[in-house]
Amino acid sequence: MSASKRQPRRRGRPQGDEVKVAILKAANELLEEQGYSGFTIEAVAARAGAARSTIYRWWPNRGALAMAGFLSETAPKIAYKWTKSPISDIKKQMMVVAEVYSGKVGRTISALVAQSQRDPETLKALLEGYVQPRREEAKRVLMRGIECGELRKNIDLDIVVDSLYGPIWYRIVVPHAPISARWAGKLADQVFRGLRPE
Amino acid sequence: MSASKRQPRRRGRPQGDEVKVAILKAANELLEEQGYSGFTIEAVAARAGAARSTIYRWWPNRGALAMAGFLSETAPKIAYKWTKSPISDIKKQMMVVAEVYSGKVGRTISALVAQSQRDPETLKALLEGYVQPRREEAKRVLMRGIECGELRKNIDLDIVVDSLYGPIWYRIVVPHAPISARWAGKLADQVFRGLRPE
Amino acid sequence: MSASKRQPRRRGRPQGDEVKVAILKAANELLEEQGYSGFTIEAVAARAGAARSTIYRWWPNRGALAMAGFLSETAPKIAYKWTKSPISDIKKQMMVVAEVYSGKVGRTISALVAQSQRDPETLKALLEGYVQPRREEAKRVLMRGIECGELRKNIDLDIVVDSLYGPIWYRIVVPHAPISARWAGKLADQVFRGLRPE
Amino acid sequence: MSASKRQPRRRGRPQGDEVKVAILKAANELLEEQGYSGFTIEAVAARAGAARSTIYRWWPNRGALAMAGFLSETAPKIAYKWTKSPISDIKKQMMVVAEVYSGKVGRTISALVAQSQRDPETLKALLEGYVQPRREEAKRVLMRGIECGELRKNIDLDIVVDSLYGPIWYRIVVPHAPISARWAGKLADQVFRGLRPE
DNA sequence: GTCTAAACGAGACGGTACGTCCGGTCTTACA
DNA sequence: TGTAAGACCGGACGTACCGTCTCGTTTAGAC
Repeated sequence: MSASKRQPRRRGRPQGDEVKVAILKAANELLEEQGYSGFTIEAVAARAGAARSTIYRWWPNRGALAMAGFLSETAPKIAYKWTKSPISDIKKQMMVVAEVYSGKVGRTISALVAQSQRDPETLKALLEGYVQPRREEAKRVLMRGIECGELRKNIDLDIVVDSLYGPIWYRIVVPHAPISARWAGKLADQVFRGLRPE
Repeated sequence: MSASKRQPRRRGRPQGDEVKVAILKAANELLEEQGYSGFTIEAVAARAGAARSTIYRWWPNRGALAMAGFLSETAPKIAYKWTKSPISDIKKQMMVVAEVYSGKVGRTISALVAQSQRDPETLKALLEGYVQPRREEAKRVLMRGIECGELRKNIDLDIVVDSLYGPIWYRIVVPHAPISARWAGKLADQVFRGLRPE
Repeated sequence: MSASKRQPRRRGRPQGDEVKVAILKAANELLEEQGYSGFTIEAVAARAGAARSTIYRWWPNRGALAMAGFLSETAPKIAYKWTKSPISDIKKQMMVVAEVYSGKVGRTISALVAQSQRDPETLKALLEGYVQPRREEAKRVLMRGIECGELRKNIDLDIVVDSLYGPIWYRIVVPHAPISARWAGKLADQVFRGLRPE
Repeated sequence: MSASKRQPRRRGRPQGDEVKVAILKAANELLEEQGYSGFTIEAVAARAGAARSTIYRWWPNRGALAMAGFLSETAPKIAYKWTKSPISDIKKQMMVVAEVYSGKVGRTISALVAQSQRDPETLKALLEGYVQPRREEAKRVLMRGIECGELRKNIDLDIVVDSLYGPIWYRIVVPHAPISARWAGKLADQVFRGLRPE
């Protein structure tokens, strides 16, 4: 029968997306507004109008919830859009990123980093769900830069990525000075100056 | 002249250095062993053989205690010793620092960073008590490098420091890959390549 | 008619009577055994096998818990049962009360009185929950005594009640001499001798 | 040496009564003003301008201090002065006592009673230092009353004293209604009515 | 249309750590 | 030696959340 191949479709009430969305939204807002303190399961539940138990049904602990909130709402906003010459692209993207990170998103990220220190699961999610994919993306662009001759051949891509993004994360979590697009641009210039073909 | 050194010596029972030292030592050990979770006032008190109230007499909250423990014990271990050519000095020091940070100290630092996200006082202490002084020190060495011609004149010292140490902090708090002296050396090489006089 | 008794049954998990009962029982035992010192929220929680937070969910502080324990367990044991001639009834009841108060219940009461000195809420609860109701009951019996001619008409009921029960409370909280049924009997005799119709 | 025959005159600084007096005064004021809560060793020390350790030198714990404060300052103020016919004397004295107890002294006494519940030493001091002497005094007056024919011969003095003073203490520690001289007078009248010779 | 199992809200519960308060002891400097 | 100052241990307080659990209610799909 043709219908036999349909997905089994379990019995009871289906999951009702609105609740989940409301929870993630609330989680995000709290992270943005108050950072990691204030990001309480109780506070999220209250703001979302959901029950604490519902949150625990879908996420194992508050680290996971924080990550999910970030990935679902914030991360998409800062997606890369690669277009022109690799070096110029990266520089422009870094300036955009710096701009975005200097605001609420920075608070969210530092909250996630903080939570990662105590919860290995959160760390894993942060690395695999956010950091690694973006590093890979950056490396691909850098390879294009090598191919088209903008960059030296014998560079260590990981170190370059560390050089480009490390300082940004550094200033997010150790805010000894504000982050600005201008600063990010000068940072990119300096890094790339050391990567020009001889 | 002899009377000039007379310290006033306050009235009551003097502070009994052993207790304070034991507390800081215990605080450090717990930070190193277990990171920020497990770093509990109660645990510190128990390990130090002190009363919780004694801890609260001297430090207002656990963030402050964590910072104090770090500054008193760990920080001295990774003091700089500048000697020879600035570039070479910095590279060698970065490799040492990377080595040290890759172990227990890294865990302590990431714990402090985490705590800084929720407690502004801890952040302030971290910046003023550790980050800023070390940045200043690094900048002084870089200036020596400019003076002796190893480095370009028109460099932004803050950005250079960010480039050198940002990636290290980044890898401490976002451990996507291990920290090693070799990695730090290559990082230094790459940064300095962009700073050579034309 | 049958639907009229429909209790609304609130939403969440119902209250689980066993816990509350266990807590009150433990509270009572501790009050009886050790008086007010030793009556610690922690001790009650430990003996009841409950969490401290559960106790605080239902009672705002330890005074309230002490009162609740007393009212739930001890108070019922010393309820009055009025039967025959009012004077004789009261005398017999006083002897019973003296007997009961001379034991563990006395310790509980003096503990409550002690707590009342520092916590106005406990005082309020003691007065409204125990003292006043029993005074009213006694006054009702005395009025019956007036009606049936056993007692003078022009007596001040409050003063009579003070005369009858005041000495008993006095000996509970200021134990200059033991309380006994015999003593209570003689006390009643003496008071009533002054209340006979001329 | 001729100086050897001088009075022994112990070595160091003599004891300086002022401190002790100031401490007792402060203790009393705190008891009167705030009852038993608020009566803190620290508070007493602060108000007296003395050191906590000085208090502990002279009194073993706060119960003892409270008792000492009461006995030294408050108790003398409410001493009896027997003059005329025993019955009339007692009635008048009860009215005075009621008047005094209804104010600050009442608060002090109930604080002492409260403390007696947890500290046997305080109880002992209260009984032996205040309650028993005054009971003995009252009994002596009552015996005079018997001798001069105002009172029956076959009365139990202890019960009479309980009847007279028990209600007053009762209303102090269980303030279900205010204490007044008028109330005390009526109370005395009623008790003595039952003690008239046949 | 009814049945039914999952989703969901509500909230009780055992725990753990917090930061505070205070008691009582002990150690020092000064008079 | 008495006193002031104050460090120290210890224990209970009441608070805030955590994560688990047990209910009653709702609801979309299966029958």
